[in-house]
Amino acid sequence: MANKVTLKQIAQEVGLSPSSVSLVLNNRPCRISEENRKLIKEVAARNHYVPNQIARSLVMRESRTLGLIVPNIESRFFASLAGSLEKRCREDGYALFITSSGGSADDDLELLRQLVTRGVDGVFLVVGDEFSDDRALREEVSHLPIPAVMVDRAIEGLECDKVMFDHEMGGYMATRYLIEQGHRRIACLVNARRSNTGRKRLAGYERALREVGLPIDARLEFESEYYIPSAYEASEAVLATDATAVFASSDNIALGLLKRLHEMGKSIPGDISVVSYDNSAADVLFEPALTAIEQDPGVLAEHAFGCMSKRLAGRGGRRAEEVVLEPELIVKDSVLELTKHN
Amino acid sequence: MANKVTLKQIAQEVGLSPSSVSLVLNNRPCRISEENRKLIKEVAARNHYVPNQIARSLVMRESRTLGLIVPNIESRFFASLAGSLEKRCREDGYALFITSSGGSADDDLELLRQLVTRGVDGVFLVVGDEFSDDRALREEVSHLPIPAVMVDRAIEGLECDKVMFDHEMGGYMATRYLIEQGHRRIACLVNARRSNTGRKRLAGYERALREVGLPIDARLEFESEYYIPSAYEASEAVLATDATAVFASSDNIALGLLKRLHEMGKSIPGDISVVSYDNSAADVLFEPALTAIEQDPGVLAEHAFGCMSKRLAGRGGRRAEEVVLEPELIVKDSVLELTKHN
DNA sequence: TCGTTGTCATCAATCGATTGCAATATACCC
DNA sequence: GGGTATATTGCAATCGATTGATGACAACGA
Repeated sequence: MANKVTLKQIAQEVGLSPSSVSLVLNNRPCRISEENRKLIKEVAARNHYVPNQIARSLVMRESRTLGLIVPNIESRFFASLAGSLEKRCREDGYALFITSSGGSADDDLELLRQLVTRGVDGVFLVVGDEFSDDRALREEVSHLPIPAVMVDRAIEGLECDKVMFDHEMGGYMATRYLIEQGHRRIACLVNARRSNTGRKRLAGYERALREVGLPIDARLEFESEYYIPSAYEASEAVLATDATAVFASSDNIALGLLKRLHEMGKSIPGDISVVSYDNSAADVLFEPALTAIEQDPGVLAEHAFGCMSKRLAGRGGRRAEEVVLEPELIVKDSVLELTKHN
Repeated sequence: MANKVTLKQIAQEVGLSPSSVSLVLNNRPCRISEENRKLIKEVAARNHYVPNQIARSLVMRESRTLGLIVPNIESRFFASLAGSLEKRCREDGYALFITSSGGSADDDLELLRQLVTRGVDGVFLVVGDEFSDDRALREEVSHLPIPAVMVDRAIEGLECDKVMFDHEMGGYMATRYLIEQGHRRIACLVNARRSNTGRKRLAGYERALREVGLPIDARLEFESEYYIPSAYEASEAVLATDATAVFASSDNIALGLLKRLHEMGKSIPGDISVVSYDNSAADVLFEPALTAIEQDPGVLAEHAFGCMSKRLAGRGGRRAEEVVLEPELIVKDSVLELTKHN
């Protein structure tokens, strides 16, 4: 292993002071003779000199590094968000410190502290969806010495920049579409118990029904965690109803549902119609392709970085900024159009 | 935004010197009265004091942070690897700085430099598979001032710790299994042009054929990138052959192939048998479930961390360590057993 | 009274950079 | 030769921690 080369060593070799070397290498306006400038640059290059960012950020009080906390990097959506965000950060010369928490508020808190003490200039937080005890986390976020942007979800009632898709609207759009296609008995499969986003999607579903005067039937609302097996379990009951369509409120939920449908020999959309959510993965795999509500992680990343960028430049307002994005309905082949009078 | 609290401030408030505070908070053996110890701890807690890791690692010459570079965090396999590795690192008190390069050697180099100058204590590299010009990267890696462990793939001919699955063996096992099931005309779909791992899997495929005296028929070897559309394109030609089975050398390649099969109304394994690779994603989705060569990212992570850990403790040998792991054949339902005499 | 021992706490250097201010050297002018 | 301007460069403090070397003070023994 090679040794780390320091400013001082370069200075020594050139025969000038560290200050001069620093000045030249950072292209600061200063009066160092052209001759020495060249010499310094040459020696620095020859020795593969790379400034120690640790030392540098100590005095500069900025690291040009940002942090991201996601609940689970193995989820497609978060991975994609992380990827987009990292690219965006790099474009502006920021490195992104990606961390994955496991979803509990305690882990989130621990990671947040780690990031802060490691000197990131700001953090993106994808936290606060699960209903765990988040008092400590909330406390920490509100006392943060650096800007924070909450992405995709939020800790309720916390004054902080937020960027997210409108989950209520997504639920509404999905259901509304099914209604327009002539469906009247529409089931839904949501994670309302443990997820804020799930609750919102459910609210959207109900709004769409109410809007056209359809009854809200508790027997058509089913609960599922955001995992395939959980949805698979729940799906049997869904299929025992007289629903002609199902709103599956996440990609994994749709996958669990579909697996069960396959097994029961049901066909889509012949036997039952399905609108999925956010199914980046399933896309290619299914016959027929799934009609779904889509949220582009790239868009989320772009806006999140925008907020952060403003704060970092000190251009953020005193009040928190809230960006709400509209998801999109992508129509494919998993919904059957029913004849009007049924 | 709250202010950062420093050691000095705590010291001031307590009325003792910064040294004393540091000593106490780090539980160093030292002679500070029990009374003052308590006082210090209390004041530190009340002020939410968290030591500045930046300053700390400057003097300690270690940051307890590790870095990871993957080609693409949006890929299931790498995301899973990153997730496992992060958990493992955290268990030992290390934070993991995950970065995603896009796959070019230039990006890899850039990220590597970033990580090093930000003071990570070691790096995990998932680089060097694509055939891009990697001279600069190779140079950098060999002069690194910190330990590096290459994971899942390697820059050829570089003296460096390596942990990876045996890709040749994987290709061999898949093909061998097909042969055992009575298949004689076995096609393969591999990324041999742009990937070292792909080449190895192809070599394994050929070895299995040779071993039982089957001809190696270039007309049965098809090329595909590691992307679904690419495999989808290539699949038509595969299906035009008289092959009774296909070895699809990556998850995405299998997905592209399956999509085309679906479209052509072919059934698995009735019309054609398939062995896939590493298909964590497809798992749940398909009827029938895919027989595949599996490599557990968690195992990779565990061994990679093991190597790193040794180096960090100075217990690594002078020579590089190479860990080669055996993948596993998971038999499911996508391969048809042919009658013996055909 | 002086020396010794023990207890409790602080000093000051250090890590590797950045930067305002001071210092030196050379040139130029009268 | 003395004085001023200008071109170059270096000093030393600073960021926030860590740590080996020291200091201050009280109690005790001879």
